[in-house]
Amino acid sequence: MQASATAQQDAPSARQQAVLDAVLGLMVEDSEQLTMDAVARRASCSKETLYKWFGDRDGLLTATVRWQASRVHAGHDAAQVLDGATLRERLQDFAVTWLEVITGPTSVALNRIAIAHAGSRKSNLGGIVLANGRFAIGERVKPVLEAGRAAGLLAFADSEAAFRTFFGLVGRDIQIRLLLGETLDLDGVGIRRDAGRAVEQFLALYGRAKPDPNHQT
Amino acid sequence: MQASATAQQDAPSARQQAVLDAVLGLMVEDSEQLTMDAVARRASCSKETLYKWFGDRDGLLTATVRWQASRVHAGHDAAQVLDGATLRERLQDFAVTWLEVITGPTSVALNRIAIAHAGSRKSNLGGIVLANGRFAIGERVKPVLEAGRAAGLLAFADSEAAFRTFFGLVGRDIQIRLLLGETLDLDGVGIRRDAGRAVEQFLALYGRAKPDPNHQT
DNA sequence: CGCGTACCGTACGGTACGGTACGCTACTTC
DNA sequence: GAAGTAGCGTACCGTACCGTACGGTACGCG
Repeated sequence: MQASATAQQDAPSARQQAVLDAVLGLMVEDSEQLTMDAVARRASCSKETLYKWFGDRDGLLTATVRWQASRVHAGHDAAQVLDGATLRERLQDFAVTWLEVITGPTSVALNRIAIAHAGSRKSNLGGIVLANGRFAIGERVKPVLEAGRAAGLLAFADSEAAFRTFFGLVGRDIQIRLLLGETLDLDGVGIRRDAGRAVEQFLALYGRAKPDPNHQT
Repeated sequence: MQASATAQQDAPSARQQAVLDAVLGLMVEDSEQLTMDAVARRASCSKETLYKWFGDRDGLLTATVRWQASRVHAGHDAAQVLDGATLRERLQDFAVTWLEVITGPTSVALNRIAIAHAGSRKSNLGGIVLANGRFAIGERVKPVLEAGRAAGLLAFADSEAAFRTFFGLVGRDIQIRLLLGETLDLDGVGIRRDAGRAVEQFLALYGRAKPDPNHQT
């Protein structure tokens, strides 16, 4: 038996992706009835195929988390030259993207599953979500911060600490409230407003020069 | 049948509190095996008693969350007169307390349970945790902020928005990382340092007068 | 002493779900 | 067209766990 592509790191086939999308759909609709039978029914495949492809239930969940993570990475290419307006714009982009991700129903459902499984030792779903969420965006934001520092626009000693402050200013209590079941309705306008406020606050804390005096709070 | 005190709002008896503490212990140790049998064994009581007292499994979990919540409220009395040093100290106290709570293993375990159940309609564990965590501390911090504004020390339009910024500066990514299974070791020193940094950043954003120029970052 | 009450320990029923086995169909390959 | 294979649908097994029932014990009370 050539134990199934997706159990390892390989990319899932189109059919397998359809199965994983079915899992995501069930997660969002009602994570309670996320059973192997339900997945097989939703994906119109047999349970035997599920087990052949993904090993066991944890393998299926892990593959689903990886699959969703692989779709989030819409990469921005770093601009080398960085003036104040560009820096603000880049930070705003990151903040908007991050808020859109964490407020999305898929992210909420996925984080709930990962958190629920984080108590047990096996099946490191929490680690995968962290690596592809919090840490992935950190690794993308920190170079921007450091470029801002190199351009004399920002002042900080530890880029990790600076990013964590940015993270807190952007997310605040939103994610925990959503995870605990509150239904915040944040539309695109609200997200952009929140992101803008966070960026202004971050620049107020870490900004060195005032690159663009005509900004709105 | 006089359906059991704890199913309603009444305070649990001493014996019932022991049962709820057993539940908390099991949650912290291994939330996977949080079964009615395990609770009965741990608490040295019969399952029949559990069902008589708490109705069903959700009732037991709800009573446990309420029980834990009832222990967190160590009330600070508000000081009426507020100078800069006192304001900073009060905020520091809140930040330290909050960080101690969310980094504690009981809080992590409880939040995991509540988040896992937040997907389903019945048994509003998430709402209870939110009400006694995030919103309870908000209701205690906002009067302090408003007193600070009344004393001319702070400037903000919306105390809720100001508190949410404070919340974000204090918590940053700590709670989500803990919930997702990362083991951050924050001792008392680290917590106080984090809290101090958050307070200074908050005052830098919202402070009006500079009450004490000799502070360390 | 007899009775009711409260509770412990344990055994049992029902069920849901993870995982496996098997029959069948359709498609590829020689 | 025969053989092999991938995969669907379904039936099945074992087990874990929720919820209940039952026997046994201690204690208060008339």
